[in-house]
Amino acid sequence: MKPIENIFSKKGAKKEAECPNSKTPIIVDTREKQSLVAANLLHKKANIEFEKLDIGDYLINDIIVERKTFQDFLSSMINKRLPEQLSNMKKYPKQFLIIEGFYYNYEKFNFHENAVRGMLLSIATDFQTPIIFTEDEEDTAKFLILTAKKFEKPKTNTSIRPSRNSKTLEEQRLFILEGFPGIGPSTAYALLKKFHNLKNIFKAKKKDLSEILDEKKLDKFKEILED
Amino acid sequence: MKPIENIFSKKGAKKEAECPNSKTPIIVDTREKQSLVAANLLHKKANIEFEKLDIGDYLINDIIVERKTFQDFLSSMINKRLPEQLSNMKKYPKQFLIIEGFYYNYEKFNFHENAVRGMLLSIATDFQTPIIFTEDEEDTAKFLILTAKKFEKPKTNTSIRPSRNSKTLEEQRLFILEGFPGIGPSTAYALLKKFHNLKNIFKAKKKDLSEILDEKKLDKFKEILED
DNA sequence: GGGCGTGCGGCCTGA
DNA sequence: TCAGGCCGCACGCCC
Ligand SMILES: [Mg+2]
Ligand SMILES: [Mg+2]
Repeated sequence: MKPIENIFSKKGAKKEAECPNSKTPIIVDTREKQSLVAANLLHKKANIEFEKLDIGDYLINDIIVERKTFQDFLSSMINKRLPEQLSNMKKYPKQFLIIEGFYYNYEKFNFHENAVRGMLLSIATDFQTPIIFTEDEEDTAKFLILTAKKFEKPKTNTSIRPSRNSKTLEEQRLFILEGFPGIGPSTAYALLKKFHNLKNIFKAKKKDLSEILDEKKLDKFKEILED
Repeated sequence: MKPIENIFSKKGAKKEAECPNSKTPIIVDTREKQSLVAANLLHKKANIEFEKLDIGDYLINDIIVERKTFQDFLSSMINKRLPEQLSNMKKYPKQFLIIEGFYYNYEKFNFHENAVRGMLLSIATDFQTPIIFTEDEEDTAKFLILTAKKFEKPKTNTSIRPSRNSKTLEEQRLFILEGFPGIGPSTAYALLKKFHNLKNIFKAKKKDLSEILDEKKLDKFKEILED
């Protein structure tokens, strides 16, 4: 007789949150250790490492992230530390700034609305540093985890943008093909590679098509094409 | 006797908004003519010009701006047009994206929260394109005017801009490495992290380099370096 | 853009 | 050795 735990083993394994970023750790600056963001990361079973970072608060692969609460952000406008920090972050190939808990009504904080807008614009245009606005520490943690997660699947082997008014002939052909059920970017591309143009595909014999389309897709394809 | 209107001239002149950007016009794409943003710009006496823009919605000096309502933003996630637009915007030296009326509760729109987060992160990290979040059309207009305004006073408070010759050694090294075909910011960074300086990289053996460069890049690298 | 369902093929098993 | 089932993965679809 199987032990009880085995009965639930599958479901259990499913339910238990897996580490979402086992290969790409989130390196957390030791000074952020106390923060609720770190607690959230741990709670979500994220793979994290603490390290003293001279620049930024989080390092994910080659992306450096500076996190600021909205209050921090406002005070760094006054003491002018932010430009230096942003400048330093440029030492990493990629970087972004997180502003946590943004309020639209700046004036509640006795800041002129245009002062805040000007700062945001300066970050955008002078430094070309992207800003991610998050609701709270949990939201911040989710963003960080997702950032790491994107490195887990190295091949986002994905699609050419399908659009009716795409420019090139090939894109337009791909767009047409992707209209058929079961045919996505990969299959469309494979079809075009083999048959070179749409006419050849549409007049092709089942046998030839079957090298690319499985039976189910093939039947549907022919049904739409011919019936 | 002075005409009546002159009685209010002073107060009138004060109230009457001066053109905030007389020297730097905001060039508005003709397709945005109908939008409430354009109306707001006119109402605020902004110096604007209508022109057909192939890329983006607003052009201020050398900064191209794409404006999307939150709804637009979501639909451009579906039809995958945004990545193309963003890479087109890179033809201008500076660019940013405006997202108008952002809602934190993505799921109200039946979008998975992580899909929206992923998109924002992709804009930030893959394209390094800053995003400005605005409340509504009026807020958008204020941001645009402020952007133009910064060009009116060329050398004042914008002096924090990081200048080319203030680049750190590391930045200069990265710049050199990125000159090689197939080597971008990430690879350059990885090389420097491993070898610490350029000389070490240039005299390194293929075997050691191959940890970072794949064969093709490595051959090209060595070809440029040695042949 | 991410999540999720689905079908395909590779693989492990057992007789 | 091969049939059958199981699992992982690639792909397409949805929002
Ligand atoms: Mg910080
Ligand atoms: Mg637009």
